[in-house]
Amino acid sequence: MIKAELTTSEQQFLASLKMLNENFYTRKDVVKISKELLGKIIVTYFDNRLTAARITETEAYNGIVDKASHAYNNRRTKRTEIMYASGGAAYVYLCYGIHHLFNVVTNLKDVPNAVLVRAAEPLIGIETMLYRTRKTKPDYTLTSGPGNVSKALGIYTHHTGIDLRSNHFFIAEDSYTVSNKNIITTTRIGVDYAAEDALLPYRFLIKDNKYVTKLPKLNS
DNA sequence: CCAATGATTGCCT
DNA sequence: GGCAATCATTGGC
Repeated sequence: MIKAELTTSEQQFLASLKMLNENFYTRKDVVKISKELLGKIIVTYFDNRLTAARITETEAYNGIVDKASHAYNNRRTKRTEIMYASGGAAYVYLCYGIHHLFNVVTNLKDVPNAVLVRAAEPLIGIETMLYRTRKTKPDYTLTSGPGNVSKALGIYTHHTGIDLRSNHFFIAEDSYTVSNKNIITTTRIGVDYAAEDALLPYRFLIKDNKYVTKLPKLNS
């Protein structure tokens, strides 16, 4: 991105961030990374528009042993190939023919783990998010739900494979932290087909944050 | 080749 | 709570 095209407040915002490094993503515990991504900030600079949102809800997908994962049983197809990349790449796929779901690839090369970002809190570029989602009010639904997160931030399937340390698409941290006691853990959404793995406690939300999805399932 | 379907959303009653 | 929208991917033939 070109600094001169940004407003002063946007530049100040970016200056307060520290991009997550490769070591964050290549660690082996996808559940731990999934929790740690809560509170982190997704930044996109597409179409000369800066948007940023704080992650409030994630789900972990534990590779070849997880029946809910696209890479279960080492399934390796054109679509899932990016999951086998080294941690830190974007995996965006189309769901229900309509929704572009954004995932963060984690773990080492050839270990296909990923974290689905299910909700976020808008920070920067709310006007742009409203425009992209064709909404009129910035209520919690603007970036609540994985399809809405991508729509608001301008993320599409063609962004699959992008390194999340790119200057136009990255994840960063600021001074905000989430303590363990402020993390709600539940089962994952929409994975009933995964038999016993549907019961795994792999969904994480920031407690008391309104920018999360509804809880249609058993909460804890 | 082709039918089935999904890590969802929004609008309906 | 029910259900339609909508299509790339997947796997079976």
